[in-house]
Amino acid sequence: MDKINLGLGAPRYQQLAQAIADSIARGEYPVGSLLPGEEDLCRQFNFSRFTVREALRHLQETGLVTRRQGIGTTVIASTPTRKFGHMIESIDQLQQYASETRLIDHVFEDVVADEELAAELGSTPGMKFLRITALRVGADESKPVAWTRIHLAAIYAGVRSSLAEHSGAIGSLVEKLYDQKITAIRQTVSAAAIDEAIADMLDVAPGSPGLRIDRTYAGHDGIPFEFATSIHPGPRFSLSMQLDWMSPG
Amino acid sequence: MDKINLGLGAPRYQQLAQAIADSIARGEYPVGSLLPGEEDLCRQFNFSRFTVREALRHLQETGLVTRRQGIGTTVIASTPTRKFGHMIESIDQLQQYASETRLIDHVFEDVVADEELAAELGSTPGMKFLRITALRVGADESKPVAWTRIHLAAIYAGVRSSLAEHSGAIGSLVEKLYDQKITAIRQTVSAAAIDEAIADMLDVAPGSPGLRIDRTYAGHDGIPFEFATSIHPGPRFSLSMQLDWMSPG
DNA sequence: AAGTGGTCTAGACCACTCT
DNA sequence: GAGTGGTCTAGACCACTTT
Repeated sequence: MDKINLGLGAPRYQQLAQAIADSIARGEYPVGSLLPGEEDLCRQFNFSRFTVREALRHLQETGLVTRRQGIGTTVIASTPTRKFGHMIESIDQLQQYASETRLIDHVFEDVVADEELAAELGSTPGMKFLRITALRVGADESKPVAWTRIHLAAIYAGVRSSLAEHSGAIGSLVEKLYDQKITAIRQTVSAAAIDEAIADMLDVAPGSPGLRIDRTYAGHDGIPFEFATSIHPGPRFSLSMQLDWMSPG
Repeated sequence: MDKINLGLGAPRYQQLAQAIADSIARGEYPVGSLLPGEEDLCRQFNFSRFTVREALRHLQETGLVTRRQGIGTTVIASTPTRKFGHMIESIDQLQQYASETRLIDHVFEDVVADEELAAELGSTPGMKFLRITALRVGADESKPVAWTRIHLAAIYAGVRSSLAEHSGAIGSLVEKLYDQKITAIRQTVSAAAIDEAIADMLDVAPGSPGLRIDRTYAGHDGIPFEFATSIHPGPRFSLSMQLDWMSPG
C-alpha cells in the first residue's frame, strides 16, 4: 500500500480510500487487523489529517472497517458487501392488509406458558400472557381473511379495551399505548392444511391449504413480547415483498 | 431556529443538527425549502464551517435533507423515518436452502410467451424464454424439497450446460456466467393445493397443501429476466426472515 | 459574477483505551 | 502516559449552478 494511481481527477480522499480498499482486498490488512493510525497515514501519503479521515469515513460507510476511539481502525470485511434489502416503514405495512382490516369475535384468555406452550412459541415457561384469538375481516365484513392467535406479554394486557376500535396490527397498538418500541420482528411462513375448527370459522373446507405466518415482535431489550400466528385461506391471501439492491454506502 | 439548549455535553455539531431538525419538525423550513447557506449558519451560531458541515452531514444521513453543490441544502422530510429492514447478502441466501441443494431431472423447452403466459408471468407477449422444469433435492437426494419452473430470458440460455454442476440459485449462475447484476427481486408467497402431476413428483398426496413462491429477478435496466416459481410440500419447507429496526442514519 | 456546497491544509485540544 | 480516534478552528481554493 504505497502507490496511488487511480482516478487522477478524483478527490484525494477517494483515491486514498480506493488504495486502502485495494490493500485490504489483496490481503495486506486481513480481516481483524488494525490499519495504521491516522497520523501514520498522513505521513505515508503526505495528506492532511482531514483527507485521511475523509477516506477512512468512506471505508467505514462501505462496511470495510470500524473505528473506535482509543483502539484504532479495524478491518471487518475484505470486500464491500452486496446487500439486498427489504424495507418497510411501519408495522402495519408488514401485515400488508392490516390497515384495512379489523379483528372481530375476540376471545381473551389469561394463560401461563407451560413447557409445551413455551416451546411452541420460543418463549420461556412461566411467562404470563394474554391470549387473543380472533378473526380478521375486511371492511365489508365478508369472508374472513385470517384466523389469528396472539400471545401478548401480560404487562400489555391493557390493549384489551382498545382492541375493538383499533384497525391494524396489534403490535402497533402496543407501541401507541405503552410507548414500547418494536425493534425486531421475526417472521416464518409455511403452508399447512387447515384443521376443522379453524376451517369452520374461515368458511373453507377442512384440510384445504392455508398459509401460516408466525411472527414474533421484540422490543428494545431484544426479548419477544408478542407472538402472533395467522392462518390465511390459501386463495384469499398472498405475501409479497420487493428486495432491492442496496449500494454499499 | 436560534437557541440551542439541548445536550450540553454533546458535541456542537450534534446540538446544531438537533436544533435544525427541530426547526424542520416545527415547520420553520417546510419540505422543499432551502436551509440557509453554510456561511449563514456559521455566522448565526458562531460555529466554524467544519462544525456546521458536520451537522448538515448528520441531517443528510438521517434523510432530512439533500445537499447539492451550487444549489444548497434542501429539506426533503420533516421527520426521520423509521424503517424496518430485511437484508440478505446473496441470492442464495434468499433461497435459504439453495446452497445445499441441487436441481435434478431438468426438462428444457424453448418457449415464446403468448398472451396467457405473458400475463401469468407479468412479462410481455413475444418474449423468448428457456423454460426449465426441475426438482430440487437435498444433498442426500431423498424426497425433493421443491418442484420448480423457471422462465429465463433466452439470451441467457447458455446456463443450460452448466446447470447440472451448479448448486444454488439459477439467478446467481446467470450473474456469474453473464456478468449480469441482479438489482431487484420481487417475491410473492402463497398457499395452494398441489395438483396431481406435481404431487407425484414431490411424493405427496394430490391436493395436499403447498407453499408457492413466485420470484422475479430484474437486472440493471429494471426489466425482469427470470421468472421462477417454486412449489414446496407444506411440511418440508418454511420461509423465515428477520426484520430489524434500522436507525435513521 | 455571485453564491452554493466540495475539498483541503495546519494546527489544536479532548475523550477514550490500553499498559 | 502514550497512542488512538473525535471534535473544532481559521482560512483557502475549487467546481458547480443560477443570474
